[in-house]
Amino acid sequence: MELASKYNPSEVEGKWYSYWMNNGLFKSKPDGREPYTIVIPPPNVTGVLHMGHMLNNTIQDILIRRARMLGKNACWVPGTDHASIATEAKVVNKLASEGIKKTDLTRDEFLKHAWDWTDKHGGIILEQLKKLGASCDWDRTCFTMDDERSESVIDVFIDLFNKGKIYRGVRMVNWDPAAQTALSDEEVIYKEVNSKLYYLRYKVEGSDEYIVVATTRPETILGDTAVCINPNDERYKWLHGKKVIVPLVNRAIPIIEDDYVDIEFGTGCLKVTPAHDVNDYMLGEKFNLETIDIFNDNGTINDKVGMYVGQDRFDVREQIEKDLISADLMEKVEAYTNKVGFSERTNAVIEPKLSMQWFLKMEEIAKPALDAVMNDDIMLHPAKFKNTYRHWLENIKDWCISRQLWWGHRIPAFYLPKGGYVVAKTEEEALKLAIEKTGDNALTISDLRQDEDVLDTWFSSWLWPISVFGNILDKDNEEIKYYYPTSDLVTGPDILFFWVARMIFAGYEYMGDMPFKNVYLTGIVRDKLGRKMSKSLGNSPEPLELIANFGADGVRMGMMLSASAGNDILFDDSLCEQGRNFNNKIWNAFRLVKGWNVDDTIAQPEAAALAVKWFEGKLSQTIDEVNDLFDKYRISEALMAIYKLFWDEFSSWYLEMVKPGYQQPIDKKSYDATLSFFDSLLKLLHPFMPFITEELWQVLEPRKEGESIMVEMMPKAETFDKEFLSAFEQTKEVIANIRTIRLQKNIPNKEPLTLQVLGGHNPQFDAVIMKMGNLSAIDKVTEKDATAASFLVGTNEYSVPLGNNIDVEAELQKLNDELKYLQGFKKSVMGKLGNEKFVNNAPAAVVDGEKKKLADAESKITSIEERIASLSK
RNA sequence: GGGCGUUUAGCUCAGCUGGUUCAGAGCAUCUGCCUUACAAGCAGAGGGUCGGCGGUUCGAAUCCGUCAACGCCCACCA
Repeated sequence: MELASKYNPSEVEGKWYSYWMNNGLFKSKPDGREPYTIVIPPPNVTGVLHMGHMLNNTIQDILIRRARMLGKNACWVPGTDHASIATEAKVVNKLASEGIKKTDLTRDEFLKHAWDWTDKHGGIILEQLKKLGASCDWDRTCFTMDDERSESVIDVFIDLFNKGKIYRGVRMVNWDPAAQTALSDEEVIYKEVNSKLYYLRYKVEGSDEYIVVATTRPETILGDTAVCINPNDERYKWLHGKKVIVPLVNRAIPIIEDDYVDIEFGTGCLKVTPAHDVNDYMLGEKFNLETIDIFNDNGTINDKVGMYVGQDRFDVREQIEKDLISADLMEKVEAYTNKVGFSERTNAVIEPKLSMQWFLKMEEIAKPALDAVMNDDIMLHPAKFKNTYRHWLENIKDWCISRQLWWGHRIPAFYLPKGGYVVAKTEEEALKLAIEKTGDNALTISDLRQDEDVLDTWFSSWLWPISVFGNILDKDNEEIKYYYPTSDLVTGPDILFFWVARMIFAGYEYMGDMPFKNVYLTGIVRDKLGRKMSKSLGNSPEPLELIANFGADGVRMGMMLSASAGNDILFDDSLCEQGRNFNNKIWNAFRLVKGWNVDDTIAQPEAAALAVKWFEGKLSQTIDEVNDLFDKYRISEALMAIYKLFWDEFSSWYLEMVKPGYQQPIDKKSYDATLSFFDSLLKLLHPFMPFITEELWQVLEPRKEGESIMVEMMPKAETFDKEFLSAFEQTKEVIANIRTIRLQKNIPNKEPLTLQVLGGHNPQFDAVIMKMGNLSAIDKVTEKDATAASFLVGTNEYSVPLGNNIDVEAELQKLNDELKYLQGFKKSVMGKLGNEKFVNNAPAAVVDGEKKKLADAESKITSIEERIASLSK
């Protein structure tokens, strides 16, 4: 067969992906086999593929393909997330660019736009995953806002409400003035910023004296309702019971005393703004202070105080600074760095704000989730995340689940005309409950008003490992029974709390069982310089371009080579080059093997027979190693083990050993063994590089339509002779030494040499040494040839006669260096053995080891000394 | 401010319960080769006081203490 010298991925990838799809090879149905299940971390429905997805989904595909080849019923469920706030923001922006304001639309009109957008952009990302080779069961594709998933979300809300775990109340929440919604604590990112610390003068009522209060947010003085001091602060004893005047606002507010205030910090006086600071809110509750909310939902000043009305909070900050200075109420302004909360989605500065929200009580629900991870029922890989996880769960607060958005699952609470509300799945049921509750039979559906808010996105995705298999409350669901709990979850540590922990909560709450057994936490994909990939830096490669350039297999391999669990990967195109090069290596090895002519009349050469026996062992050894590494989720190391097996052991050693002379046929035995090895290697590689392995496996031997490597069984390790393998490693060393001599002495590979051996050389592999070293003979001698280059392997001495080629000076120099090293080594070993404490305390095996070292060193020294003597003649 | 983690070759990392698998791997580098599968390749070579200091021990990359740098998580100091 004629094959190009380079593998061309783009010619084959599409073909095999269609073949797999057409033959239904990704599909899974419950059956008698052991299930192996992964649910995809659903990407944002309108998102596009980035390097993080590439890494994450490559790992999932490797795990799922491997499980399939281990005979399990592998099921990988794909899907997308409606990503409430992110998608709504995109739709709002898109409408704004068309001159449409969200506020001008009704809820239904807006949702129509949002669905149009979703239908248009939704699922692009899933199509992109196909290019990567992802073997998801596409028939199972889910969306967090499709009918089935939505039903589970609403049912769960109602169920938790009825269990008394969901409540509604006014609390200080994180307000995103850009998206104009509340956020959960997890959605706030604190960043250090350079700001200013303003020192303001508060005049004491009925006096010319004033106190100085430090603040980073002077605009909030509009909402000040007290100034707090520490009761033990001697400096301010005189203020007891007095009132002070809020600068500019001219409102008199009380001095309160609480040891919350740090005497050391600032001036020791704290302005209290209960509506706009979490701590101040607590002080306000404690001292029963008035609460003045000064902001509109969009972060502008409202008309409560009648100053700066309608101006943005940051503009007011600048303005108020000027006004304070001109009113001589500003003591000073200092540069200051502090932490400010930003919205994870919109990057707007978070405003603590009092508002009515829905909350889920977390304490009880989180309890089993903590135990499950701490006692390793659920294993985190790497385990270092257990600490972080525990810390979060032990300090968990109630979860704010309502969002003031339209895109999402609308909260199924219905308000009654005369106050109160009911929670129900439909308007009809709500009406029934309302009538029961009020006793008012005249109520109609139009009297009820459904809550305007939607649920936090994570309130739907926390059900994902259950809801993708059917309604979460349907206990008899066959699919859930079969596939749940799922096997492995692969995701980033950044959503350990957002998502992973909450799925565990839901799993125990609704299934009484863990949602998955293992969590593989990937690192973040960074650029070569360790920076996060971002659009603004322009350092993020386009995944589909990478695939076009290097092939999907090359890119997959490039990422996996440097992706140990939990470590960030510093991505660079050159990693994909390595992957692509490996593809070519496999391709060319295949060309070689398929190019051989087989002659079943010729006998198997001895070197080939040895090679076959050796590689059988090596293969089994590596399979054991790979199994072990997969058990530990050390996937990149497993890949490296197979990479070295293929490149070094199979291509560089095995194939060279069985390779017939130019244009000569190969014997049948060696050929069959080689095909069988190739078959095993392709299977081992398949989970990592699905396309090239399928392409080659299909032509390795005749196949029937519908057959595929992806549903073949993974090769199993046989028992192997360890002694034989390690003896072969010595043989490799002998050959390497001969090659080094050739290189150093400029002897062409074609020119045969002879090898002389002294002492305990094992002739077992002589046929191999002859072939690989291109020798004409191996002679056992007792006397060294003075004109030979010599070397030691273990304690065996070898030499290659060179006739006039020998450079006596250089050879002596080399030998003297070696002698010097060995003498030093011997001295240190003798020192150890001369130490009574060592001999008495160390285990016998260690002492014996040292003795053997000494004996070996002595024997080496003797042979080198002899050699020097003979050269010096 | 608290907690966790990392620091080993130029780069990315492996080294489990202290001792022949203890100083390793891949990439990169250097040298020689366009040898008939592969130059996106072959053959060979060089390269590290295991972050610093101190301790425990017969023996420390490995255990303890301490310092430093970096990273992550959490936290209400205006």
